[in-house]
Amino acid sequence: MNSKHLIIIAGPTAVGKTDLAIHLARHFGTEIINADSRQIYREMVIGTAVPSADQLAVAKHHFIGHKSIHDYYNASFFENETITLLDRLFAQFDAVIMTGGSGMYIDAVCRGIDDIPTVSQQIRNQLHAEYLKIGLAGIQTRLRELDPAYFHIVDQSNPKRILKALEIAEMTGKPYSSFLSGKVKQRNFSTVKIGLNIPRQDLYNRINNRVDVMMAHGLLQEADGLRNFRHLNALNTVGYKELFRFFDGIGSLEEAVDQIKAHTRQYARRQLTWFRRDKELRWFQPDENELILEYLQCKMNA
RNA sequence: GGUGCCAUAGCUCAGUUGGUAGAGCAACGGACUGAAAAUCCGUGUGUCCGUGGUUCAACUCCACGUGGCACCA
Repeated sequence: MNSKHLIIIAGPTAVGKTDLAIHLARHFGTEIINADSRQIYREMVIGTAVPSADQLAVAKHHFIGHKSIHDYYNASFFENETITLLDRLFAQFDAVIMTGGSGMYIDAVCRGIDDIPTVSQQIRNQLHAEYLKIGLAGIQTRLRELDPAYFHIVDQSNPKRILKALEIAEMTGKPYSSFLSGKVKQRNFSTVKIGLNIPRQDLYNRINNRVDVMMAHGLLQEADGLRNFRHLNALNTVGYKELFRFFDGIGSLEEAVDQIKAHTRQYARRQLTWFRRDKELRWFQPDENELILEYLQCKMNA
């Protein structure tokens, strides 16, 4: 068994992951890696509920605000950056905490994803323009010709999945499916996964309240300052896109805020769907600190 | 007080020339190997305000009641 442990804290947004992560970081005298795909952008602070200055002072956090919304970023970049960082941290600590709500980012670190060349911005733009021109049926046809194997397993009504495969085929001249090994990468550390959840109604109350708090803290101003960049992927994000619509004159501010709450609830449900599938995850309530520590000790000494 | 209009899903509303009802949003379930807070798929959850009446049959027509809105006093 490995003596280095990555402790994962997963769960839906607003469930209380940050508080537990800080508690555990203090207990183990270690640091925290953020696995939230939006908190990495330094321009997005209020709307992504990054930990407060006080919280950040208690435990060192990595990958919060370390990128700009103008940077291209994805799960593979996150995997590579995190593995590099972990090499350094495990030289110093026996345990490291990773917390966040982006299931794909967490899996990229725990299991790895296949190495595929990064697609150039030019090809991405080109294929997107193509999609607008020939539509879903058009890109489906192209994928069936270029990569029949993937065409049969892909969600054919999801343009993003089809475009990704076409981008890779265009970029490399090889079918996307030829890069998919499905192999789990071996890591030089072990993982322990904690899932946090609370009754649905409590979660929704916390989400609704947190959106009100974000608005009180100036989310409207933050979004206003970013409206010129709304075309960037980073800003295709709950809490911002609804306010951009409001700036366009679509609906009232109250309606926009209600939409942010509803879309955040839906996001939380999608997170739960993702995490429920992971059988390595052990579920707790966020206030069960003692039980969680007991479980961690047990797993880490095994 | 009078007149008119309205009352259908959690919300906003459509609809049935009388045969127990549907759309958007919400809600719920699922997928997901480089945009993942993204993207995509599936599910209608209902005393059709109440009580009587007409009818083989009423959510639909009639009467009364209740609640809401508007206008007139």
